[in-house]
Amino acid sequence: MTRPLAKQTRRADAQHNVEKILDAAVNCLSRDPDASVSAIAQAAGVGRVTLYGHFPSRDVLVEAALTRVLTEGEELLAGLDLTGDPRDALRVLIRSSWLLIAQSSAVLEAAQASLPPGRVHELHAEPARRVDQLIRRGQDEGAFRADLPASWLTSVLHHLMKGAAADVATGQLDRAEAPRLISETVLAAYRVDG
Amino acid sequence: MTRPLAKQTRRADAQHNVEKILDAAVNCLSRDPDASVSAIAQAAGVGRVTLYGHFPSRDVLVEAALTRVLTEGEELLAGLDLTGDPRDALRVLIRSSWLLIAQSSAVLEAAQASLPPGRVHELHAEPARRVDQLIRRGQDEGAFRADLPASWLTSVLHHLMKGAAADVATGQLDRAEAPRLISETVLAAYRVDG
DNA sequence: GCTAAGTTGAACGGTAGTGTTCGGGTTACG
DNA sequence: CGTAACCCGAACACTACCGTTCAACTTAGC
Repeated sequence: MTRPLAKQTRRADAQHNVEKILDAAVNCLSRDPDASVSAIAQAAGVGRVTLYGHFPSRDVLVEAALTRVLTEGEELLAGLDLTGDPRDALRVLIRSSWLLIAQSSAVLEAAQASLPPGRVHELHAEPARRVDQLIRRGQDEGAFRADLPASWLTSVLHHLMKGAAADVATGQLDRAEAPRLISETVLAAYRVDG
Repeated sequence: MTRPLAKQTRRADAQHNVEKILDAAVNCLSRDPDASVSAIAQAAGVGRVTLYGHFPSRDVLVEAALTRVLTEGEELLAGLDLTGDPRDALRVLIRSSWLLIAQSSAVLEAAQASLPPGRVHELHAEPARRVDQLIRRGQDEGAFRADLPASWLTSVLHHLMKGAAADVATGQLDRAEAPRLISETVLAAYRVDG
């Protein structure tokens, strides 16, 4: 630790730099989970030493970036109405969250690599519960199949969104079409009756 | 390049060491795509210098490991009868290939990180075509839905297998149950009629 | 406008990986 | 059995990253 960092009131420009650094960290880690501190600092338009003045280590920075992207997602998803037909709710959830999930999953991967095991799952627990509850409700109401465990259905949704994001990144898939394909596929996979 | 390496006839023990190194490379890279040359050499029970005697660089070694795992898979999958009902064929294909895919996908990721872009896709083209052809045949025969592009359906299968493997690795999913869950899910997702 | 808070580049030490060289030791194979 | 092929540990140079220190500079905020 090079600087105090424990002060309650910080100068305005310092606070602003912290924001710039976090933005840059999310951007860089989304593209490359192994992005170096130098690269992040440069992307933030800030010296490397300045960065270390605000974040004592790379691990702390990565965790901060992860919590930021998670809280951002939480804010965006908190306003959604998921109380109607589970199928419609799932469509809504996918349409307005798939890109977010895709982006955060890259940061999540970065965190997975450098944070103590379990820490990531701990931070990620609450956002994951929203999806899980929707799926369980759908199963209870007979809208989704119940012959497969809910945890698996959750996992399916997660992996399909990540996969679609990867396909978009490699140019195999058109970004605009992704939400429709994901919804169509997931809803078909969740449908009752074999 | 430290040694000739261009000789047609190699001593038996040298050839044997190459095999040991490739085995170790596949094992190590499956667990950690960033596995170091030292770790691979140690796992192979061989000196690091010996390894460099057979593979001039890490990249070459990774590519060799990838082609090995791909040809192994090719041998295993070549004997399968995929001519019947596309649904049954898909079940057979999943059951006997998902673990293989899961393992090779980690090596593939390692290759993706250190080989020139496009090279991986080039090597991976032939195995991917088998799946793609089965899916297209299923669409033509009306067994699989045709309202989504075949490339996407292929991608879905791929990502679900990778995801299931990841879940098994993290302990969220029982290895024995994976093939059934994948088959049930994919077949439901591929089913005709909305 | 003064001052403390903040920023900055240069530089250092430490770690880890890659690829290479060297010298001496083994061993396959004719 | 002899020799060439091969193996090996130690050590080297090189690169990249992390985290830190320092001394000088800029600037926010009273």
